[in-house]
Amino acid sequence: MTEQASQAASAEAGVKEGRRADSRSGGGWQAEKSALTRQAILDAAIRCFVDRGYRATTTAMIAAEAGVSRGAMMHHFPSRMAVMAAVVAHLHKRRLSEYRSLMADIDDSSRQLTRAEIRKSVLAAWEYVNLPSFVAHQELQFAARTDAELRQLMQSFELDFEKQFLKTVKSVFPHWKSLKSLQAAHDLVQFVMRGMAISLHQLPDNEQRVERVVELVIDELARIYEVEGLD
Amino acid sequence: MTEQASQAASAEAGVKEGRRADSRSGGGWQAEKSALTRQAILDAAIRCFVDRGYRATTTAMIAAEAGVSRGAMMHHFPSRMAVMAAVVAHLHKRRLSEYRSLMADIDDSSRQLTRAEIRKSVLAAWEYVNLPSFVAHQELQFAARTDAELRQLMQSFELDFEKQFLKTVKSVFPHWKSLKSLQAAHDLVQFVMRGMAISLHQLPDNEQRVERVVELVIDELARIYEVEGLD
DNA sequence: TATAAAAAAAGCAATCATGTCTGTTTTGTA
DNA sequence: TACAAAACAGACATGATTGCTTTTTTTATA
Repeated sequence: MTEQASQAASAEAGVKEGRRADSRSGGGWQAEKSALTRQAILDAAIRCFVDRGYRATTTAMIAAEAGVSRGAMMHHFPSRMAVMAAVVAHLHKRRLSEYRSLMADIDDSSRQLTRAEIRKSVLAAWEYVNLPSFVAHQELQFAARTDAELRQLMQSFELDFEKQFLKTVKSVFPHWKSLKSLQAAHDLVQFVMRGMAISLHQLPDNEQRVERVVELVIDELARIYEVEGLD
Repeated sequence: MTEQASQAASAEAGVKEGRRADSRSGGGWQAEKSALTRQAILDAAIRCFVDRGYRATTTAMIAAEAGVSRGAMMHHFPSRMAVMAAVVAHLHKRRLSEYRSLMADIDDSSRQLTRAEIRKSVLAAWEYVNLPSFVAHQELQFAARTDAELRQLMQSFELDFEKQFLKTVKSVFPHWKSLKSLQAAHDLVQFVMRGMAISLHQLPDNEQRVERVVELVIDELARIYEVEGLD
Protein backbone atom coordinates (compact mmCIF):
# COMPACT_ATOMS: atom_id res chain seq x y z
CA MET A 1 0.00 0.00 0.00
CA THR A 2 1.41 3.35 -0.96
CA GLU A 3 1.70 6.24 1.43
CA GLN A 4 -1.00 8.15 -0.33
CA ALA A 5 -3.31 5.19 -0.32
CA SER A 6 -2.75 4.70 3.38
CA GLN A 7 -3.49 8.36 4.00
CA ALA A 8 -6.68 8.06 2.06
CA ALA A 9 -7.62 4.84 3.82
CA SER A 10 -7.12 6.27 7.28
CA ALA A 11 -9.07 9.39 6.38
CA GLU A 12 -11.84 7.21 5.07
CA ALA A 13 -11.86 5.08 8.18
CA GLY A 14 -12.09 8.19 10.31
CA VAL A 15 -15.07 9.39 8.36
CA LYS A 16 -16.76 6.05 8.44
CA GLU A 17 -16.91 6.33 12.22
CA GLY A 18 -18.79 9.56 11.83
CA ARG A 19 -21.08 7.98 9.34
CA ARG A 20 -22.77 5.68 11.80
CA ALA A 21 -23.63 8.67 13.95
CA ASP A 22 -24.88 10.67 11.01
CA SER A 23 -26.53 7.95 9.01
CA ARG A 24 -29.95 8.55 10.51
CA SER A 25 -29.87 12.24 9.59
CA GLY A 26 -30.61 11.40 5.99
CA GLY A 27 -27.65 12.80 3.98
CA GLY A 28 -26.37 9.84 1.96
CA TRP A 29 -22.97 8.56 2.82
CA GLN A 30 -21.85 8.39 -0.78
CA ALA A 31 -22.60 12.04 -1.39
CA GLU A 32 -20.81 12.99 1.80
CA LYS A 33 -17.72 11.04 0.88
CA SER A 34 -17.78 12.47 -2.60
CA ALA A 35 -17.92 16.00 -1.22
CA LEU A 36 -15.10 15.18 1.15
CA THR A 37 -12.88 13.97 -1.64
CA ARG A 38 -13.66 17.03 -3.72
CA GLN A 39 -12.75 19.27 -0.82
CA ALA A 40 -9.49 17.44 -0.29
CA ILE A 41 -8.62 17.89 -3.95
CA LEU A 42 -9.44 21.59 -3.97
CA ASP A 43 -7.46 22.26 -0.82
CA ALA A 44 -4.56 20.29 -2.23
CA ALA A 45 -4.67 22.32 -5.41
CA ILE A 46 -4.47 25.53 -3.43
CA ARG A 47 -1.45 24.27 -1.53
CA CYS A 48 0.17 23.30 -4.82
CA PHE A 49 -0.40 26.78 -6.23
CA VAL A 50 1.24 28.32 -3.20
CA ASP A 51 4.24 25.98 -3.23
CA ARG A 52 4.75 25.39 -6.92
CA GLY A 53 2.75 27.99 -8.83
CA TYR A 54 -0.24 27.57 -11.08
CA ARG A 55 1.54 26.58 -14.23
CA ALA A 56 3.84 24.08 -12.59
CA THR A 57 0.99 22.37 -10.80
CA THR A 58 0.15 19.09 -12.49
CA THR A 59 -2.87 16.93 -11.96
CA ALA A 60 -0.65 14.18 -10.59
CA MET A 61 0.78 16.62 -8.07
CA ILE A 62 -2.66 17.63 -6.84
CA ALA A 63 -3.79 14.03 -6.54
CA ALA A 64 -0.69 13.09 -4.55
CA GLU A 65 -1.09 16.12 -2.28
CA ALA A 66 -4.75 15.24 -1.71
CA GLY A 67 -3.93 11.60 -1.05
CA VAL A 68 -6.13 10.25 -3.80
CA SER A 69 -5.36 8.38 -6.99
CA ARG A 70 -5.34 10.12 -10.33
CA GLY A 71 -8.22 7.90 -11.30
CA ALA A 72 -10.31 9.10 -8.40
CA MET A 73 -9.49 12.64 -9.29
CA MET A 74 -10.46 12.19 -12.90
CA HIS A 75 -13.72 10.76 -11.67
CA HIS A 76 -14.60 13.96 -9.86
CA PHE A 77 -12.95 16.36 -12.31
CA PRO A 78 -12.77 15.10 -15.89
CA SER A 79 -10.00 17.50 -16.89
CA ARG A 80 -7.35 19.77 -15.50
CA MET A 81 -9.42 22.82 -16.31
CA ALA A 82 -12.40 21.35 -14.47
CA VAL A 83 -10.30 21.29 -11.31
CA MET A 84 -9.26 24.87 -11.89
CA ALA A 85 -12.84 25.96 -12.35
CA ALA A 86 -13.80 24.35 -9.05
CA VAL A 87 -10.81 25.92 -7.32
CA VAL A 88 -11.81 29.35 -8.59
CA ALA A 89 -15.29 28.96 -7.14
CA HIS A 90 -13.88 27.56 -3.90
CA LEU A 91 -11.38 30.38 -3.48
CA HIS A 92 -14.07 32.92 -4.19
CA LYS A 93 -16.02 31.90 -1.12
CA ARG A 94 -13.00 31.27 1.04
CA ARG A 95 -11.37 34.62 0.34
CA LEU A 96 -14.53 36.54 1.04
CA SER A 97 -15.10 34.77 4.31
CA GLU A 98 -11.49 35.18 5.41
CA TYR A 99 -11.45 38.87 4.61
CA ARG A 100 -14.71 39.40 6.46
CA SER A 101 -13.41 37.66 9.51
CA LEU A 102 -10.25 39.79 9.40
CA MET A 103 -12.35 42.94 9.23
CA ALA A 104 -14.72 41.77 11.92
CA ASP A 105 -12.29 42.86 14.62
CA ILE A 106 -12.70 46.49 13.75
CA ASP A 107 -14.83 48.35 16.23
CA ASP A 108 -17.18 50.57 14.36
CA SER A 109 -19.44 51.69 17.14
CA SER A 110 -18.20 55.25 17.25
CA ARG A 111 -19.91 57.96 15.31
CA GLN A 112 -16.74 59.07 13.60
CA LEU A 113 -14.05 57.04 11.91
CA THR A 114 -10.97 57.06 14.10
CA ARG A 115 -7.39 56.73 13.06
CA ALA A 116 -7.14 53.54 15.10
CA GLU A 117 -9.87 51.96 13.05
CA ILE A 118 -8.24 53.01 9.82
CA ARG A 119 -5.01 51.45 11.01
CA LYS A 120 -6.73 48.22 11.87
CA SER A 121 -8.32 48.00 8.46
CA VAL A 122 -5.02 48.64 6.67
CA LEU A 123 -3.26 46.02 8.74
CA ALA A 124 -6.11 43.62 8.04
CA ALA A 125 -5.63 44.23 4.32
CA TRP A 126 -1.95 43.46 4.73
CA GLU A 127 -2.66 40.25 6.61
CA TYR A 128 -5.18 39.39 3.96
CA VAL A 129 -2.74 39.49 1.06
CA ASN A 130 -0.41 37.20 2.99
CA LEU A 131 -2.95 34.42 3.37
CA PRO A 132 -2.51 31.26 1.31
CA SER A 133 -5.90 31.79 -0.27
CA PHE A 134 -4.81 35.17 -1.57
CA VAL A 135 -1.51 33.84 -2.87
CA ALA A 136 -3.31 31.04 -4.65
CA HIS A 137 -5.76 33.45 -6.17
CA GLN A 138 -2.94 35.69 -7.25
CA GLU A 139 -1.38 32.75 -9.05
CA LEU A 140 -4.63 32.19 -10.89
CA GLN A 141 -5.17 35.83 -11.70
CA PHE A 142 -1.64 36.27 -12.91
CA ALA A 143 -1.80 33.16 -15.07
CA ALA A 144 -5.10 34.37 -16.49
CA ARG A 145 -3.32 37.26 -18.16
CA THR A 146 -1.89 34.87 -20.71
CA ASP A 147 -4.46 32.07 -20.48
CA ALA A 148 -7.69 32.99 -22.23
CA GLU A 149 -9.57 29.95 -21.00
CA LEU A 150 -8.72 30.60 -17.38
CA ARG A 151 -9.47 34.29 -17.80
CA GLN A 152 -12.96 33.60 -19.04
CA LEU A 153 -13.46 31.15 -16.24
CA MET A 154 -12.57 33.74 -13.62
CA GLN A 155 -14.20 36.78 -15.13
CA SER A 156 -17.60 36.64 -13.47
CA PHE A 157 -16.09 35.64 -10.14
CA GLU A 158 -13.73 38.57 -10.25
CA LEU A 159 -16.55 40.99 -10.85
CA ASP A 160 -18.64 39.54 -8.07
CA PHE A 161 -15.69 39.50 -5.70
CA GLU A 162 -15.02 43.19 -6.29
CA LYS A 163 -18.66 43.88 -5.56
CA GLN A 164 -18.80 41.85 -2.37
CA PHE A 165 -15.45 43.19 -1.28
CA LEU A 166 -16.53 46.80 -1.55
CA LYS A 167 -19.80 45.96 0.15
CA THR A 168 -17.89 44.60 3.13
CA VAL A 169 -15.77 47.73 3.28
CA LYS A 170 -18.89 49.87 3.26
CA SER A 171 -20.43 47.92 6.10
CA VAL A 172 -17.27 48.27 8.17
CA PHE A 173 -17.09 52.01 7.54
CA PRO A 174 -20.72 53.13 7.65
CA HIS A 175 -19.64 56.66 8.58
CA TRP A 176 -17.71 57.13 5.37
CA LYS A 177 -20.44 58.77 3.36
CA SER A 178 -18.91 59.54 -0.03
CA LEU A 179 -18.93 56.29 -1.90
CA LYS A 180 -16.72 57.60 -4.67
CA SER A 181 -13.94 58.48 -2.30
CA LEU A 182 -14.43 55.25 -0.39
CA GLN A 183 -14.00 53.30 -3.60
CA ALA A 184 -10.86 55.25 -4.42
CA ALA A 185 -9.46 54.74 -0.94
CA HIS A 186 -10.26 51.06 -1.13
CA ASP A 187 -8.52 50.81 -4.49
CA LEU A 188 -5.47 52.58 -3.15
CA VAL A 189 -5.18 50.15 -0.26
CA GLN A 190 -5.69 47.11 -2.44
CA PHE A 191 -3.16 48.21 -5.04
CA VAL A 192 -0.51 49.02 -2.46
CA MET A 193 -0.99 45.72 -0.67
CA ARG A 194 -0.87 43.71 -3.85
CA GLY A 195 2.22 45.54 -5.01
CA MET A 196 3.93 44.94 -1.69
CA ALA A 197 2.95 41.31 -1.57
CA ILE A 198 4.58 40.74 -4.92
CA SER A 199 7.66 42.85 -4.35
CA LEU A 200 8.70 41.67 -0.94
CA HIS A 201 9.26 38.06 -1.87
CA GLN A 202 12.87 38.63 -2.75
CA LEU A 203 13.75 41.94 -1.21
CA PRO A 204 15.49 42.24 2.13
CA ASP A 205 14.68 44.87 4.75
CA ASN A 206 11.03 44.25 4.19
CA GLU A 207 9.60 44.96 7.58
CA GLN A 208 10.79 48.52 7.85
CA ARG A 209 9.77 49.45 4.35
CA VAL A 210 6.40 47.79 4.77
CA GLU A 211 5.79 49.59 8.04
CA ARG A 212 6.73 52.90 6.54
CA VAL A 213 4.42 52.46 3.56
CA VAL A 214 1.60 51.26 5.77
CA GLU A 215 1.92 54.47 7.76
CA LEU A 216 1.79 56.52 4.58
CA VAL A 217 -1.36 54.76 3.49
CA ILE A 218 -2.96 55.35 6.86
CA ASP A 219 -2.08 59.03 6.63
CA GLU A 220 -3.57 59.27 3.21
CA LEU A 221 -6.77 57.49 4.18
CA ALA A 222 -7.22 59.76 7.16
CA ARG A 223 -6.72 62.76 4.90
CA ILE A 224 -9.22 61.50 2.31
CA TYR A 225 -11.77 60.82 4.99
CA GLU A 226 -11.34 64.28 6.45
CA VAL A 227 -11.65 66.01 3.12
CA GLU A 228 -14.10 63.86 1.22
CA GLY A 229 -15.47 61.18 3.48
CA LEU A 230 -18.07 63.35 5.15
CA ASP A 231 -19.70 64.75 2.04
CA MET B 1 12.27 26.61 -47.14
CA THR B 2 10.24 27.17 -44.00
CA GLU B 3 8.83 30.52 -43.04
CA GLN B 4 11.25 30.88 -40.17
CA ALA B 5 14.18 29.99 -42.33
CA SER B 6 13.12 32.56 -44.88
CA GLN B 7 12.79 35.18 -42.17
CA ALA B 8 16.24 34.36 -40.93
CA ALA B 9 17.65 34.41 -44.43
CA SER B 10 16.21 37.80 -45.23
CA ALA B 11 17.38 39.21 -41.93
CA GLU B 12 20.81 37.84 -42.62
CA ALA B 13 20.85 39.27 -46.10
CA GLY B 14 19.92 42.65 -44.72
CA VAL B 15 22.78 42.54 -42.31
CA LYS B 16 25.20 41.34 -44.92
CA GLU B 17 24.57 44.56 -46.82
CA GLY B 18 25.62 46.45 -43.75
CA ARG B 19 28.61 44.27 -43.41
CA ARG B 20 30.28 45.46 -46.57
CA ALA B 21 29.97 49.00 -45.33
CA ASP B 22 31.28 48.13 -41.90
CA SER B 23 33.85 45.57 -42.80
CA ARG B 24 36.67 48.08 -42.99
CA SER B 25 35.95 49.36 -39.48
CA GLY B 26 37.55 46.29 -37.99
CA GLY B 27 34.88 44.65 -35.77
CA GLY B 28 34.76 41.01 -36.88
CA TRP B 29 31.71 40.05 -38.86
CA GLN B 30 31.27 36.77 -37.08
CA ALA B 31 31.13 38.33 -33.66
CA GLU B 32 28.70 40.91 -34.90
CA LYS B 33 26.39 38.33 -36.36
CA SER B 34 26.60 36.28 -33.22
CA ALA B 35 25.64 39.27 -31.11
CA LEU B 36 22.81 40.04 -33.49
CA THR B 37 21.40 36.56 -33.21
CA ARG B 38 21.66 36.68 -29.44
CA GLN B 39 19.79 39.96 -29.38
CA ALA B 40 17.08 38.57 -31.62
CA ILE B 41 16.65 35.61 -29.31
CA LEU B 42 16.48 37.73 -26.18
CA ASP B 43 13.97 40.13 -27.69
CA ALA B 44 11.91 37.20 -28.88
CA ALA B 45 11.95 35.70 -25.41
CA ILE B 46 10.65 38.95 -23.96
CA ARG B 47 7.83 39.03 -26.48
CA CYS B 48 6.97 35.45 -25.60
CA PHE B 49 6.83 36.29 -21.89
CA VAL B 50 4.47 39.15 -22.59
CA ASP B 51 2.02 37.19 -24.68
CA ARG B 52 2.38 33.68 -23.34
CA GLY B 53 3.86 34.01 -19.87
CA TYR B 54 7.15 32.73 -18.50
CA ARG B 55 6.15 29.19 -17.75
CA ALA B 56 4.35 28.62 -21.04
CA THR B 57 7.28 29.92 -23.05
CA THR B 58 9.17 27.03 -24.64
CA THR B 59 12.53 27.12 -26.30
CA ALA B 60 10.91 26.22 -29.60
CA MET B 61 8.58 29.16 -29.25
CA ILE B 62 11.41 31.58 -28.67
CA ALA B 63 13.37 30.23 -31.61
CA ALA B 64 10.37 30.54 -33.92
CA GLU B 65 9.66 34.05 -32.71
CA ALA B 66 13.29 35.02 -33.24
CA GLY B 67 13.34 33.44 -36.69
CA VAL B 68 16.18 31.03 -35.93
CA SER B 69 16.34 27.28 -35.70
CA ARG B 70 16.36 25.52 -32.37
CA GLY B 71 19.81 24.29 -33.25
CA ALA B 72 21.12 27.81 -33.67
CA MET B 73 19.57 28.73 -30.39
CA MET B 74 21.19 25.83 -28.58
CA HIS B 75 24.47 26.97 -30.02
CA HIS B 76 24.22 30.33 -28.31
CA PHE B 77 22.37 29.17 -25.19
CA PRO B 78 23.03 25.56 -24.22
CA SER B 79 19.91 25.28 -22.05
CA ARG B 80 16.60 26.91 -21.34
CA MET B 81 17.91 28.37 -18.14
CA ALA B 82 20.85 29.88 -19.97
CA VAL B 83 18.41 31.86 -22.10
CA MET B 84 16.59 32.99 -19.01
CA ALA B 85 19.79 34.12 -17.39
CA ALA B 86 20.65 36.19 -20.44
CA VAL B 87 17.15 37.64 -20.56
CA VAL B 88 17.41 38.67 -16.93
CA ALA B 89 20.63 40.54 -17.61
CA HIS B 90 19.21 42.04 -20.78
CA LEU B 91 16.04 43.24 -19.06
CA HIS B 92 18.06 44.68 -16.23
CA LYS B 93 19.77 47.13 -18.57
CA ARG B 94 16.75 47.76 -20.73
CA ARG B 95 14.42 48.56 -17.88
CA LEU B 96 16.86 50.95 -16.28
CA SER B 97 17.41 52.79 -19.52
CA GLU B 98 13.71 52.97 -20.30
CA TYR B 99 12.83 54.28 -16.89
CA ARG B 100 15.56 56.87 -17.08
CA SER B 101 14.35 58.08 -20.42
CA LEU B 102 10.79 58.32 -19.08
CA MET B 103 12.01 60.37 -16.15
CA ALA B 104 14.24 62.53 -18.33
CA ASP B 105 11.25 64.64 -19.36
CA ILE B 106 10.83 66.00 -15.88
CA ASP B 107 12.07 69.52 -15.54
CA ASP B 108 14.04 69.79 -12.39
CA SER B 109 15.54 73.22 -12.77
CA SER B 110 13.41 74.87 -10.11
CA ARG B 111 14.65 75.17 -6.57
CA GLN B 112 11.53 73.61 -5.14
CA LEU B 113 9.69 70.50 -6.15
CA THR B 114 6.43 71.48 -7.81
CA ARG B 115 3.22 69.53 -7.96
CA ALA B 116 3.53 69.43 -11.75
CA GLU B 117 6.83 67.62 -11.46
CA ILE B 118 5.43 65.18 -8.97
CA ARG B 119 2.57 64.48 -11.34
CA LYS B 120 4.92 63.88 -14.22
CA SER B 121 6.97 61.41 -12.20
CA VAL B 122 3.89 59.48 -11.10
CA LEU B 123 2.59 59.28 -14.64
CA ALA B 124 6.02 58.20 -15.78
CA ALA B 125 5.91 55.40 -13.21
CA TRP B 126 2.53 54.36 -14.56
CA GLU B 127 3.79 54.35 -18.13
CA TYR B 128 6.77 52.39 -16.95
CA VAL B 129 4.80 49.49 -15.53
CA ASN B 130 2.91 49.22 -18.80
CA LEU B 131 6.01 48.72 -20.90
CA PRO B 132 6.68 45.26 -22.32
CA SER B 133 10.00 45.15 -20.53
CA PHE B 134 8.26 45.61 -17.20
CA VAL B 135 5.63 43.01 -17.97
CA ALA B 136 8.31 40.54 -18.98
CA HIS B 137 10.25 41.23 -15.81
CA GLN B 138 7.11 40.82 -13.78
CA GLU B 139 6.63 37.40 -15.32
CA LEU B 140 10.13 36.46 -14.28
CA GLN B 141 9.82 37.88 -10.79
CA PHE B 142 6.49 36.22 -10.23
CA ALA B 143 7.74 32.87 -11.48
CA ALA B 144 10.77 33.21 -9.24
CA ARG B 145 8.55 32.92 -6.18
CA THR B 146 8.14 29.22 -6.85
CA ASP B 147 11.30 28.60 -8.89
CA ALA B 148 14.39 28.50 -6.72
CA GLU B 149 16.81 28.36 -9.62
CA LEU B 150 15.32 31.43 -11.28
CA ARG B 151 15.14 33.23 -7.96
CA GLN B 152 18.83 32.76 -7.33
CA LEU B 153 19.56 33.85 -10.85
CA MET B 154 17.70 37.13 -10.39
CA GLN B 155 18.67 37.94 -6.84
CA SER B 156 21.72 40.08 -7.45
CA PHE B 157 20.11 41.85 -10.37
CA GLU B 158 17.09 42.70 -8.27
CA LEU B 159 19.26 44.23 -5.59
CA ASP B 160 21.24 46.24 -8.07
CA PHE B 161 18.12 47.37 -9.85
CA GLU B 162 16.61 48.69 -6.65
CA LYS B 163 19.81 50.58 -6.01
CA GLN B 164 20.04 52.12 -9.47
CA PHE B 165 16.35 52.84 -9.47
CA LEU B 166 16.48 54.82 -6.26
CA LYS B 167 19.60 56.58 -7.48
CA THR B 168 17.72 57.77 -10.55
CA VAL B 169 14.87 59.02 -8.42
CA LYS B 170 17.31 60.94 -6.27
CA SER B 171 18.90 62.58 -9.26
CA VAL B 172 15.52 63.63 -10.60
CA PHE B 173 14.47 65.07 -7.25
CA PRO B 174 17.65 66.68 -5.92
CA HIS B 175 15.60 69.02 -3.76
CA TRP B 176 14.05 66.22 -1.80
CA LYS B 177 16.51 66.17 1.06
CA SER B 178 15.30 63.47 3.42
CA LEU B 179 16.39 60.22 1.89
CA LYS B 180 14.30 58.14 4.25
CA SER B 181 11.09 59.81 3.20
CA LEU B 182 12.15 59.74 -0.44
CA GLN B 183 12.65 56.00 -0.21
CA ALA B 184 9.26 55.57 1.40
CA ALA B 185 7.58 57.75 -1.22
CA HIS B 186 9.32 55.82 -3.96
CA ASP B 187 8.17 52.53 -2.45
CA LEU B 188 4.62 53.78 -2.21
CA VAL B 189 4.57 54.74 -5.87
CA GLN B 190 6.13 51.48 -6.99
CA PHE B 191 3.79 49.33 -4.94
CA VAL B 192 0.70 51.15 -6.14
CA MET B 193 1.76 50.96 -9.77
CA ARG B 194 2.58 47.28 -9.56
CA GLY B 195 -0.69 46.53 -7.83
CA MET B 196 -2.60 48.45 -10.47
CA ALA B 197 -0.76 46.85 -13.32
CA ILE B 198 -1.72 43.41 -12.07
CA SER B 199 -5.28 44.21 -11.10
CA LEU B 200 -6.45 46.07 -14.17
CA HIS B 201 -5.94 43.24 -16.60
CA GLN B 202 -9.42 41.90 -16.13
CA LEU B 203 -11.32 44.69 -14.46
CA PRO B 204 -13.50 47.10 -16.39
CA ASP B 205 -13.74 50.84 -15.70
CA ASN B 206 -10.00 50.95 -15.38
CA GLU B 207 -9.28 54.44 -16.59
CA GLN B 208 -11.38 56.26 -14.05
CA ARG B 209 -10.18 54.21 -11.13
CA VAL B 210 -6.59 54.52 -12.24
CA GLU B 211 -6.89 58.28 -12.61
CA ARG B 212 -8.44 58.61 -9.21
CA VAL B 213 -5.72 56.57 -7.51
CA VAL B 214 -3.01 58.43 -9.39
CA GLU B 215 -4.41 61.67 -8.00
CA LEU B 216 -4.39 60.24 -4.49
CA VAL B 217 -0.77 59.23 -4.85
CA ILE B 218 0.16 62.67 -6.12
CA ASP B 219 -1.59 64.24 -3.14
CA GLU B 220 0.23 61.99 -0.75
CA LEU B 221 3.62 62.64 -2.32
CA ALA B 222 3.07 66.38 -2.14
CA ARG B 223 2.14 66.03 1.50
CA ILE B 224 5.18 63.93 2.32
CA TYR B 225 7.45 66.35 0.56
CA GLU B 226 5.97 69.28 2.45
CA VAL B 227 6.26 67.62 5.82
CA GLU B 228 9.41 65.56 5.54
CA GLY B 229 11.11 66.30 2.26
CA LEU B 230 12.83 69.44 3.38
CA ASP B 231 14.44 68.12 6.55
C1' DT C 1 43.13 28.35 -51.98
C1' DA C 2 42.98 25.23 -48.04
C1' DT C 3 41.85 24.53 -43.45
C1' DA C 4 40.08 25.36 -38.85
C1' DA C 5 36.57 27.39 -36.24
C1' DA C 6 32.13 29.29 -35.61
C1' DA C 7 27.24 29.34 -36.74
C1' DA C 8 23.20 27.19 -38.03
C1' DA C 9 19.92 23.45 -39.18
C1' DA C 10 17.80 19.18 -38.40
C1' DG C 11 17.03 14.78 -36.36
C1' DC C 12 16.78 11.79 -32.15
C1' DA C 13 15.95 9.91 -27.54
C1' DA C 14 14.32 10.55 -22.88
C1' DT C 15 11.11 12.65 -19.92
C1' DC C 16 6.78 14.26 -18.53
C1' DA C 17 1.82 15.74 -18.35
C1' DT C 18 -2.61 14.76 -19.98
C1' DG C 19 -6.59 12.23 -20.96
C1' DT C 20 -8.60 7.77 -21.77
C1' DC C 21 -9.31 3.13 -20.79
C1' DT C 22 -10.14 -1.09 -18.13
C1' DG C 23 -10.83 -3.33 -13.96
C1' DT C 24 -11.91 -3.34 -8.80
C1' DT C 25 -14.17 -1.94 -4.59
C1' DT C 26 -17.78 0.36 -2.15
C1' DT C 27 -22.43 2.05 -1.66
C1' DG C 28 -27.53 2.35 -2.49
C1' DT C 29 -31.72 -0.05 -3.41
C1' DA C 30 -35.10 -3.47 -4.97
C1' DT D 1 -29.36 -11.22 -1.17
C1' DA D 2 -28.78 -9.42 -5.99
C1' DC D 3 -28.08 -5.84 -9.02
C1' DA D 4 -26.98 -1.09 -10.50
C1' DA D 5 -24.39 2.86 -9.84
C1' DA D 6 -20.90 5.49 -7.93
C1' DA D 7 -16.13 5.87 -6.28
C1' DC D 8 -11.68 4.50 -6.91
C1' DA D 9 -7.07 2.54 -8.64
C1' DG D 10 -3.75 1.80 -11.98
C1' DA D 11 -2.04 1.22 -16.73
C1' DC D 12 -1.60 2.98 -21.37
C1' DA D 13 -1.16 5.98 -25.52
C1' DT D 14 -0.51 10.47 -27.22
C1' DG D 15 1.61 14.71 -27.64
C1' DA D 16 4.88 18.09 -26.12
C1' DT D 17 9.36 19.76 -24.39
C1' DT D 18 14.03 19.37 -23.50
C1' DG D 19 18.83 18.59 -24.33
C1' DC D 20 22.10 16.09 -27.12
C1' DT D 21 24.20 14.75 -31.46
C1' DT D 22 25.16 14.91 -36.24
C1' DT D 23 25.50 17.30 -40.52
C1' DT D 24 25.80 21.37 -43.39
C1' DT D 25 26.95 26.10 -44.23
C1' DT D 26 29.44 30.26 -43.38
C1' DT D 27 33.41 32.90 -41.83
C1' DA D 28 38.28 33.82 -40.62
C1' DT D 29 43.02 33.05 -41.49
C1' DA D 30 47.44 30.84 -42.86
